[in-house]
Amino acid sequence: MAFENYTIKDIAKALNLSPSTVSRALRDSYEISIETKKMVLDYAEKINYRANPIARSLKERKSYSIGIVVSEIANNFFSQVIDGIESVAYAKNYQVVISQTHESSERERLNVEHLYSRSTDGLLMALSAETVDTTYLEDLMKKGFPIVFFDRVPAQLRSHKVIADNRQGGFEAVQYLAKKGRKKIAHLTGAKKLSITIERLEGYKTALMANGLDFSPSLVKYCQYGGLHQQEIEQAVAELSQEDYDAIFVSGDKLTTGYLQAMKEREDVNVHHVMIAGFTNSKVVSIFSPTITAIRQPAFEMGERAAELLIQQIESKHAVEEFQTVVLPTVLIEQK
Amino acid sequence: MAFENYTIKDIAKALNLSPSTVSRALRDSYEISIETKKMVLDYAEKINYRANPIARSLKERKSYSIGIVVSEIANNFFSQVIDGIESVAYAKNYQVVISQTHESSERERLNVEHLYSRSTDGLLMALSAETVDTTYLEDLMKKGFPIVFFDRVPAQLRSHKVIADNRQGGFEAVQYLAKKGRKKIAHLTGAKKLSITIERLEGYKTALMANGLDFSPSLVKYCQYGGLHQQEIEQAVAELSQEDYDAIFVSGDKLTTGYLQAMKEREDVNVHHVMIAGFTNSKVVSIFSPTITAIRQPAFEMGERAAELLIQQIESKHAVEEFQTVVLPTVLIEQK
DNA sequence: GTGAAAGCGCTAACAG
DNA sequence: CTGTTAGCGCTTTCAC
Repeated sequence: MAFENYTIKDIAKALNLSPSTVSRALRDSYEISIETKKMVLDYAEKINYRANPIARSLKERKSYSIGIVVSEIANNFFSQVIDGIESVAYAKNYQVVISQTHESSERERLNVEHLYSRSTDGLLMALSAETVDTTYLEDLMKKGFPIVFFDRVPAQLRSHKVIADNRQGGFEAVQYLAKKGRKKIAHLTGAKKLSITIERLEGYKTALMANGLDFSPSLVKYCQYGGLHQQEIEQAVAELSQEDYDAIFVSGDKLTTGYLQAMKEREDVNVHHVMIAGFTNSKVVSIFSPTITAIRQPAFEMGERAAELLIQQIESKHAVEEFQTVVLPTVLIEQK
Repeated sequence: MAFENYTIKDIAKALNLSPSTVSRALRDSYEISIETKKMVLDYAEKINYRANPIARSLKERKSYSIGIVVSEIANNFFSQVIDGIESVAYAKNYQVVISQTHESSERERLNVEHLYSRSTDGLLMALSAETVDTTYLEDLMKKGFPIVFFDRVPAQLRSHKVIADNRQGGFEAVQYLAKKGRKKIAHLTGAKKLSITIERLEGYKTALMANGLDFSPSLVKYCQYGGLHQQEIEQAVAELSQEDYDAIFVSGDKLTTGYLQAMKEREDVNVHHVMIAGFTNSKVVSIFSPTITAIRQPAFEMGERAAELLIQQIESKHAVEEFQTVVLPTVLIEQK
């Protein structure tokens, strides 16, 4: 079941050259004469020669591929980030390898190690909801393996980071609800320790205060897996139904749709009584019922920026010492 | 920027063994004594040795990874298929590499060639909407490179295939609408030449006939990119608005949500006048408005089956000559 | 301007 | 049971 492909040796033999000359010609080295180059290139073209990237990787310790680690591709936000990453990567001749953690820190570690040992040249990642220990990432980074984080970033690690302005997003969402006259605004959010959870909660609190509303811990519900399991949302909704709230700010893509679903399934609550604002990058918010106000993250751009930073770091001659944190604004979209 | 990792040689040196002995011990070869194995394994564990899969791939012409080629991961159906593939692949110790074509046949070709040359051991793919020429795939398959198709499969190629029962799905959808008393049932569908388009159209026609309804070509609208561009859907909806239809059968995930959006944006039509049934694997159909009846494909299972067939083919000693086409039933889900 | 030779890390005859 | 050797396809000194 072997499929014979042409190698540099084959070309060398056919053209009565040495493999090294062919290699150099193919890479357009200055040492090789124009005629030889043309001859080699023409022949390579003719036989449809494809260099073996595996061999090249082994030799060069570089693969021109970058890894992506996200929790779920079935998440509007992440799939849009990936599109942004791809657009930059392809333009710079890097391949992209995508992997999912499904919010499991074990799976995350396996994926990272695999991508690392497969000689991806660097990683773009958003931490899983479960992840607390990031020392293995730190170890890799110390070895010189470039990792750029986006969305869910580790506070304790020094690296490039690209995030949305989550405080602003949270603030604007809650501000919006408050201006509509809502007095008891609940908050449904993800894993407690994630950066995005913390920042959005801050925005929520600031907006409450700015509008003279009290903060009530019982109105804040956490979902450890960020809504990956519908059951955790239902639980939160059940708990919230004990409270007399008139609006809610939801802090994530899956949580937002999951909340709508959970509400629809409950007979005891009036779905349209609660005003909803939530983080979501769904492209079909307009067909959701009940109507919601969406906080949208610049996902595509986030992917682009993160990929640019990563490739820059990969290609830099010296170890990068100055790390950037790029913060992108969120957008609030009201439904008619 | 090189990161030193331990190699087999390092272990050999430290333990006063030859590299081959170490290699064999690591691979649990029967030739090696228990004591040596233990010694090697312990030491490897201690220094946290990781085999270099690149070197192994180069040597073995096998990478224990399989490639996936789909049009969009931001598609409920495809992301669920991918989850199914992953579940099987991981269980059998294969890694998975995902790539997107965005319905471009050029991108598809680039992705396939990349995955092939990167020594993925085989491919799981659903054709892009644009693809007509599949000869390059045939060439690869002739060389012995295993490809299993799912969902959008090429009629002319001999290979394993896993598809949903698209005729049945189409039939049931239209049957449902007819039983509800609808008389003029339109059909919104994808690229004309795709297998899924053809089969679902057949189901549509059969159901019309079975219910004594006439087939009218002007009620069938094709979207060349399967709804990837909202504009093509809007165009179709605009055309359909000239027709006096009371129900519609939509033939794809993006098309279904896209149709709902397009209807919502048009002021001239009464959204709730048209009864809708459509293929979609969205997990949030229940929060769509207007309400639709969903035809769901067993996406996860499709991924599982396809992955099983592929791995089986990869690991088979002889060239596979007998190809299967697995057909999985669709499920109709009515909303309350 | 071109070739010979070594080596990336691993595996697998072949010898002993 | 273990070691020696060659080689996967490519790049890259170092010669000439």
